[in-house]
Amino acid sequence: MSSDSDEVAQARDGAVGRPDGGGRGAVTRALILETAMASFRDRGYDRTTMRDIARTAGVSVGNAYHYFGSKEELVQEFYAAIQAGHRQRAAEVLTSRDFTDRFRGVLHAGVDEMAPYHAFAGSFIKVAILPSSPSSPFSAESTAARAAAVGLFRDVVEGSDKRPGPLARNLPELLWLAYLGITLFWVHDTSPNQARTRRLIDSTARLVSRLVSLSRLPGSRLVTDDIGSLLADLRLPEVKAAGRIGTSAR
Amino acid sequence: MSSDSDEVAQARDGAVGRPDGGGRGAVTRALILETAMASFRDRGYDRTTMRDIARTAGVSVGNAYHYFGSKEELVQEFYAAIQAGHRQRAAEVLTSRDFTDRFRGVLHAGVDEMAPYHAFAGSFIKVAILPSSPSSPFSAESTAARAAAVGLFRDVVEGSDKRPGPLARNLPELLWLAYLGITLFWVHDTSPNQARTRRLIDSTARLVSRLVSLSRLPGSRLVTDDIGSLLADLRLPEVKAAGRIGTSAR
DNA sequence: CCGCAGAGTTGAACGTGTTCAACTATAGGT
DNA sequence: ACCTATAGTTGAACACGTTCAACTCTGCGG
Repeated sequence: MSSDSDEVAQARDGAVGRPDGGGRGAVTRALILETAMASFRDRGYDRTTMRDIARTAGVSVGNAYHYFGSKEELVQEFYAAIQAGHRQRAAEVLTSRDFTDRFRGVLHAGVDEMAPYHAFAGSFIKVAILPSSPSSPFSAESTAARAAAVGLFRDVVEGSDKRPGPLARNLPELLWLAYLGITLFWVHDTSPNQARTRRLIDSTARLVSRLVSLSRLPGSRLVTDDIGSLLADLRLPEVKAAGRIGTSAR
Repeated sequence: MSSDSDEVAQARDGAVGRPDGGGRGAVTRALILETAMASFRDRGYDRTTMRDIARTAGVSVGNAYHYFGSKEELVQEFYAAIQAGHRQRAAEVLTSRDFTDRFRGVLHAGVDEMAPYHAFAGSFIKVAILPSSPSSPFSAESTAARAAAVGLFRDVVEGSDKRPGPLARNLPELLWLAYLGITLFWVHDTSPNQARTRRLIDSTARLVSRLVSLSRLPGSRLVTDDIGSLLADLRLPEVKAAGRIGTSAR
């Protein structure tokens, strides 16, 4: 219950240079987006064609491309909507002060939010996993969205009664990584109602809680230090000044 | 240095029902495959079109589709080749008996094997991440390949001098999961020569080694039990008899 | 030598995501 | 009222992955 809300504002508007206009264009844009969302929801990603969207929305294909650079860009709006929904649900669920409950609750809230789209998650995720895609959780474009997500887990930690000890600085990021892993599992989970993901969430929350407690014991110094440097490696390099060296590529 | 080699044999031949023939067809198939591999390597996935492959190989497009059901199927062969290469490199590297060295070595060997294709890994991975894809590490079709990969890490554990304690049963699978994570990171790693992935590997090996040692301490019982049940949730459900209940879906 | 079954092979055709030069509508200045 | 710059819009056209009915080739029994 703190920290963010401007991070979120920045998280919108990932696609630069594309028109949105305040006038007539905005309504067309919204119309196309809603049509696409609806079609994604009840026909799936692959079976929704750009021509379908355009025809249903009563515009031309070219017009859709005027507002959205690609079909994938339509999916990105989807992600943004889901993340916003997750934040909202999480806020409703973060009542207890027990760490396990809080973490568990936020994880379940995320899965709850995504549930309606599980059948098509498989098509969506390939958009998110592509390093070149702006909606990749690791891309530079989604820095703001990532910060918002990590902030969500910072709330989990800070609002709890658990003393995170030496992990304090890194814990929110670790929890976020766990959430990503669970999401990945959820996508592949074909069990009825994704029941296995629910079980996995419970196991994960229990385990993580215990590990955090253990990490405060004196013997854990070396391990927590290792985790710190591992996360340092993992963390996206802050955008340095200029002058990169090496073959770097692309 | 044990365990497998028949698992591997089964790992081939993922696509069922497709011709391979012993005679004329086999050479055409090989020709198409080699052409595709070469083109993937030096033009990338997206910029390699099926028409290109066919023209360069001197066959028709339809013919290529006679041997490979899709462009993605061509990529799957790629994965198989890389995994085989990984196993070979790993065998050369598994000389020490020190656990950290062994684990570290196998991880580096994997990245070494993939290195030439890093520029196009981004295009490839979307094929692997798709749950519907047979080359997904979690798919039923790749059970054999998965078993072989986990077997590789079983060799890491069993050939080492580390006593894995209560984690023994689960450790190989955990190491494999770590390897998957590192691969995912590698795909997104834009640092020169993927240096950051190399650092991450070293950090990971050190941390995992320490955690395994810690897990043998008496106070870790609860944690290792949790890990066991978490992995039980994680593990793909063995194909049960019949009669599934529920809305199941797809 | 013929016939023929099956493997091997062809290329036109389909539906897709995407592009773009051209068109129309709108608003603000004169 | 006219002009004009800009926003909004169009649909034909392109390159791609994929399909398929039709074709050719090969080996073999009669």
